[in-house]
Amino acid sequence: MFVSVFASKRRNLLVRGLHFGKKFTPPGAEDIILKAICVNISQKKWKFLDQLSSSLTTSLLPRIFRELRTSPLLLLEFYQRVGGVEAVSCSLESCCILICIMVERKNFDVALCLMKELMISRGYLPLEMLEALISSSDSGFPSSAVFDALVRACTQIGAAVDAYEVIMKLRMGGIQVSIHAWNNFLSHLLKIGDVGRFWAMYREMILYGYYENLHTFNLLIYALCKDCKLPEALSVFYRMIKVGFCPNIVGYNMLVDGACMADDLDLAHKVVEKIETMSRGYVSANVVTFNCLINGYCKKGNPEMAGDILDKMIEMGMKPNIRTYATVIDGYSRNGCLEEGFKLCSRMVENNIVPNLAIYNSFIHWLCIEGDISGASLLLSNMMENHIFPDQFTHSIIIKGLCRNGLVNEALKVHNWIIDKNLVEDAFSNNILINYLCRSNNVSGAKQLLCRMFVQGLVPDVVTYGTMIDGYCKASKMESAIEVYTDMIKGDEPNLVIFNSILDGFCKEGSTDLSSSLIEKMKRLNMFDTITFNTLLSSYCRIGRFKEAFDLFMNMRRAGLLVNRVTYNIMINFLCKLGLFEQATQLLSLMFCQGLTPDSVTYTTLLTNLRNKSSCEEVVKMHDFLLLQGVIPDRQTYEAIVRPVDIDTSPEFMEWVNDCV
DNA sequence: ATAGGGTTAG
Repeated sequence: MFVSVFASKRRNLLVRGLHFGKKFTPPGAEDIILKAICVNISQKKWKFLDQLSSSLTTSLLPRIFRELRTSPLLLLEFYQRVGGVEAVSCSLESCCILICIMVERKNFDVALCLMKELMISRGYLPLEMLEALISSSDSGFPSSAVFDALVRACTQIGAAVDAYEVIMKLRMGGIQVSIHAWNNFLSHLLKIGDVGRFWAMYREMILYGYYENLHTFNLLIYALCKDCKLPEALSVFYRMIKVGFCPNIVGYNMLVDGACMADDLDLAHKVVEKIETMSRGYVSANVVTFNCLINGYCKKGNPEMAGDILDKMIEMGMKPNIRTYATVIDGYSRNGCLEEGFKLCSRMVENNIVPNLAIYNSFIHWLCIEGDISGASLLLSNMMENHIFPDQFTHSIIIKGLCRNGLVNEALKVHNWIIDKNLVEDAFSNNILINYLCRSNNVSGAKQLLCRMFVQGLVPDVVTYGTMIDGYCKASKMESAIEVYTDMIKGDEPNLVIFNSILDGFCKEGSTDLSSSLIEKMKRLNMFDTITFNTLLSSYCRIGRFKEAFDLFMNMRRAGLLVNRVTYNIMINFLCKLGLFEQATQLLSLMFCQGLTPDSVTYTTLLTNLRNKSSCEEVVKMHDFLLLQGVIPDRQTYEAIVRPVDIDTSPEFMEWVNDCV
């Protein structure tokens, strides 16, 4: 009793002193206050501190932080308690001192959180942060790890450009960030799919005199795999061994994944089998290795094999994780075996693994694809009952599901609801809606969505712009398309898809000069593909420029990789329109020689044209032939040729007719 | 650090 009275008296005295000190601090007084505060913090007397929070001045705070640098956890608790105080939130300097201490004490996660908070919630620019960190470093906390952490914080909030600026600014000041920071930056570029910039930055890094470490090599392999450059990836793999690195499981896994992405499952298998021997027993396959392989088989349309690998894993005593199950489940569902997917999911639940958002999203997606909207919404409510809440993926899946089933208005309603709830984070849902609105000839509706994105502060991405541009091009509103394009290039680089859309627009409106100069520009930028030339080819065919069409076709064939099935479809259609059926059929054989197979468009083209000119017998012969080649006729095919019903009434034929309708 | 689910071109 006596003690507590005494203590409270002392406390009052001190509080009064602090309030006084705020207005008029005699020399040395701040030192006394500092000591007093620090003692109270060390004893975790938080209530006391709450009372004098208004006395925490901007000059006092850094001193408190430095005083307590040996007890980072205590310091952090103090910061969290006074974080809302104006003097704290307004003083970037004190926060930076705290960050430096956290890095020094190897509390990297805390330092990262603090940095991200300052940049996101309080709006500090990365370069401002850098300045503040440097000036707080002057007073005794210099550490390059702080700068590494800043680069990492930038990449984690998606500010790749800022990360680079930080690295460059430091370079100008004679400070080299570590190879780890570069690796982090490079890895982020790959994650956001900017392989081009990845290589440019890698070259720059080497130019500055850095040497690759194990992680850098892994990233190089990954980048090459992403570009389906498997032989090059393998050669980097050998190069890293040659310079003395022992590849770890991550490197092997990237090769396995890369081989799968390049559709070379045999190689993927071989790598998995050889990990042990290649590493002389130091490295063995892990769950990720098998997950990559399983994913490869699922994407190749062989979920049964994926299921077998899953069983084999269990046999080997390796525990499949939720990603293993999620991948196989999605594999079954995407290959038309939703039931198998559900079965496997219950098996997973029996093994005490609870379905997560990715699994729900996958099921909802494939149910939507099957047209089972009510099944999808049932699953969605089941998911939410289980306290798993929709994310951006779910939103996109549902909105696209509704659109593709003809319920664009429903999709718009859902989208508005999501906006009302403030749940929109990325451009995906908008992109889907814009695309569907454009497709249903409602470009003005699409434009409204784009404008609303700006109002909401949601940044449209290249796909948003690309979709909008394509919409305008298809609606023959080239001026609007160019307007959007001009807006876009203020922030984003145009990509090949966008150039192709614009080219198609120019071709369709007959602007020969504009399309030629665009083609020249695309060639200069080395940005063109089969679609580019198919667009041009079909335009030549449409306006009857025979010579140009044939020349282009010949040149494309000479270039080898530049022809595909669509190229042949365009040419076959062209020849048919000219009445040259003989040649059209020859082109069909040529198509086979190139390993290309006809599709329903080839079918429709040939049969509708043949029907008018040739005998019934010939038409039926062509029909049988194309079906034997594996062509699956679609509704359009059926509608195009069903009128002369007499072409075939065999049971098989009627069966597919019925299947189509 | 590597593995699963959503957007764009003819």
